[in-house]
Amino acid sequence: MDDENRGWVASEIERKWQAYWDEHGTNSFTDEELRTAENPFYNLMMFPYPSAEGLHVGNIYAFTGADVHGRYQRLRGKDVFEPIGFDAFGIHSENFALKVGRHPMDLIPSNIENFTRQLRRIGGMFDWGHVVDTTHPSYYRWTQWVFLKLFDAGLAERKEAPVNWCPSCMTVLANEQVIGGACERCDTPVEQRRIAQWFFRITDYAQRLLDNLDEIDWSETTTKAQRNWIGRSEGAEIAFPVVPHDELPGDGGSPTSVDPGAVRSVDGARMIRVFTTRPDTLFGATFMVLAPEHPLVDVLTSDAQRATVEAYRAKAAASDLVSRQKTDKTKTGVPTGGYCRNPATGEALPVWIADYVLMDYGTGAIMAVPGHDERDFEFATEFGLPIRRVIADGGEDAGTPLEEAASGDGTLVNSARFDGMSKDRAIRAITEWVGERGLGALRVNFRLHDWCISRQRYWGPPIPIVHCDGCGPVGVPEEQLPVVLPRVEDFKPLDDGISPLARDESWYRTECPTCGADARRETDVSDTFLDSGWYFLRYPNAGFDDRALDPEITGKWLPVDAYIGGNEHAVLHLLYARFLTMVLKDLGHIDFEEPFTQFRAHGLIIRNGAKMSKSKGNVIVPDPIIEEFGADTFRLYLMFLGPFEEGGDYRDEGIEGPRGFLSRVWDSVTCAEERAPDPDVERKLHQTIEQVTGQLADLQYNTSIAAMMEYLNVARAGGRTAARAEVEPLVVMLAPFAPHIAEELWEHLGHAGSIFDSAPWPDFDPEKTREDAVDLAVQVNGKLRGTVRIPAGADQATAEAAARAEENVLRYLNDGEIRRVIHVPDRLLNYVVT
RNA sequence: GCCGGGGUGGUGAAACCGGUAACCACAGGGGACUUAAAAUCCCCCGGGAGCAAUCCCUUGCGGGUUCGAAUCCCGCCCCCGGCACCA
Repeated sequence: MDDENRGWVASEIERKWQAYWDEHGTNSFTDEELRTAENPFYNLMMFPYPSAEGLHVGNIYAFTGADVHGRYQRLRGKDVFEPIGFDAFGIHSENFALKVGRHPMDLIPSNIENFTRQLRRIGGMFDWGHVVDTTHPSYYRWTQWVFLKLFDAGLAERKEAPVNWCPSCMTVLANEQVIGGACERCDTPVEQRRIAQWFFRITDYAQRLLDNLDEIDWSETTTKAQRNWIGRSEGAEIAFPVVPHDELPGDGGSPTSVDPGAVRSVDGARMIRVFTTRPDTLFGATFMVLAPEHPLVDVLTSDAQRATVEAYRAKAAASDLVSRQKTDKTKTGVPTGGYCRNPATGEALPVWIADYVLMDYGTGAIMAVPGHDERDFEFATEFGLPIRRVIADGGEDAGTPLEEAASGDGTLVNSARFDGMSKDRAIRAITEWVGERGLGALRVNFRLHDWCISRQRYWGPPIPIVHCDGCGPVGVPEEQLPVVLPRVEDFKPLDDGISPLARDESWYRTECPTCGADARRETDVSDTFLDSGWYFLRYPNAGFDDRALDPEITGKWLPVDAYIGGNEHAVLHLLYARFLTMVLKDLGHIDFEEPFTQFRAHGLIIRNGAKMSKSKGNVIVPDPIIEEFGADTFRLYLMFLGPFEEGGDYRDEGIEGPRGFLSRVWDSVTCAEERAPDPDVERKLHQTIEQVTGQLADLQYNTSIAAMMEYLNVARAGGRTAARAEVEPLVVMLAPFAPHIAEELWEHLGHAGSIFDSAPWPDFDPEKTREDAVDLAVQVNGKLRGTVRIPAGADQATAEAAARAEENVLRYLNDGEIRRVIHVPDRLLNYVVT
């Protein structure tokens, strides 16, 4: 708006330089250039989902922060490859298409077009020649290729798994779509179903995924989240022999104890296997609990209990996976009527089923030690089961009853010959002791589950498998890729959990690639996380139609040097990407196993102290802001809001600061005089270069900008006109944040070509950063009593002489006797007086 | 409950390795220019007392270590994010 008042017209400059970059290929590489680059630097940001609403300010914040880093590296002499793409498959797009009643194949291209327009407008250094669109057959052809590589290596397998099922919508729901046990759309209570799905065996890589975290330079918060998710725990697997029904007393009572030595592994005998982190408490196990779905439930259940057990199992199956795992509900469960033997005591323990034991963690069965586990304690209290102390922690002895579960450290009691042993020693000793009888071994367990990649949905890449009655599941031969997603007009997920693709008979009917018999295509599509799990590998190879990865180019550019993105992807996306990279390395397609050398999570932008949301109507719409202030000002303001890795609070008025700053830079540069720099200004300049150079490398953008503002205030102090040599380096330092105005000023200063090609990053001379006088704080008993200006590097005698010349200091010194003097050169002098 | 990250002026935030708390901005107040407004420029701006010099208080709360603590230690409170019946 007030362009005529600020000497520069943002929209004109921005249009001019964006056109220049396109014409001159400033930001893009040819495939030949990718091959020959000397200082490759792969600068990556998380590609967006191209929503109909357009770029969100959170996207712009992330991209700008990443772009500043890329431009900085470029000015430091790196050949920076900074690609962008679109993560356009997935439920998000599909649900939106359903909502507006249009087809995603029609919506996505226009969304991408709009995103492209906006991305160009914010002035990112994107390589528009290497764009990736996950929904384009030229991309998902290779996504399917990745699937086949895992399939061929035995890392993709089909197995049954429980899913959330809405009986009203007749569809599978993701956990996030279940609100309080009900479908988020129709409020119908959700139930569990078991259906056959494709899984990637990521658990095979659990230990490696964990170990490598020590080697990579990632935000601490992100690696912590991954460690937590992988969830390694050390413990033991212990087997409890099932007491056969014919050994049970006829009166329905419990069988008697036997000598522990007689409890041993016998071929063919059924065992209940449990995982426990506390094998030291084995003597305290007083009952067993199996998950309702546990396969041994059938054989354990007595005739008398069968009806009760079946009813409980049915109820458990009818509840959804989310509310099943709520911790705050009262424990429920029923006895099966079956028993097994505790290998430590020889006692017969009743076996219960309860939904607090989960089939998909450990072995789906636990030994219940109510004395030393909170959940087991609660369960035992609820059902009147025995609670036995086997750990004492000093104050108590073996006989002290337990008021609550004591899960801490201590010494063993009531544990026969292990009494008196410490918890940690007993873990090993007891496991070895039962191990001698074939009933136990130390074991590591992970919380991580295999990655289910099947989606009974439409908007994704078809899984490249053909089901043949004779040959089973067969991979589609590579030369037949891509398996093109057909245009299905009725893609609403209905029917009975079967993918919409199953409605297109002409598509799914095919012949078996192996035997030629009539066969049927897999009708599920794959998870969006598979698309995003390898896109960074594809960017530099986007120009090749005949191969997924060119070895030479991939070897040169990967792994990614710097990856910036949101921490909402700390676990799934970043873990899957690491897993796929490891697999592709093991299969010989690439020669590195960690995809991102450095990862930094950016913070979130809030507005006026509140989260932005559509319902609150406080969402920042970027286009009008860019319209009014220009991309440079907007970028600069976003980066000035707060520490990049923490985010910031966007306040509309705040943009005035960076706007005024850019105007003053413009004035100072366009009016600069050809003369020698002032020594004081030059000193400040060198200090500023030192600070900005160091801080930009660490993504400390807000303080870098503050330093540049401070410098300009010095260079313009008292209304003085700056010398050219005083402001030219400032233009270069500003270029990563405000690339368009920097280009224009660089040209104004008489340079040819883009500043990013021709400008050297300014050097600072440590000699010239040195102050010759400093303000020394003078304290008496730690309280500031004066400040004296003395030569830099002055010794204590000089400092004291100056300090004692201060009237106010003397006042306090005269009060008592000086006990001690602390002198920190160039900083302070502290008199300790009594 | 567990794991992260935080808590500093009216606001967003600075502060090297423990060394002058509040850089840089926003908002606010005052002034210059202007017929007027906008824009621009200059000055003030944590709280309290005082004409002033200057003094006292102040980094969520309570203790501690230290000549000296926003920073280190112990014990709490609160906010944000993630995980959560994980055996």
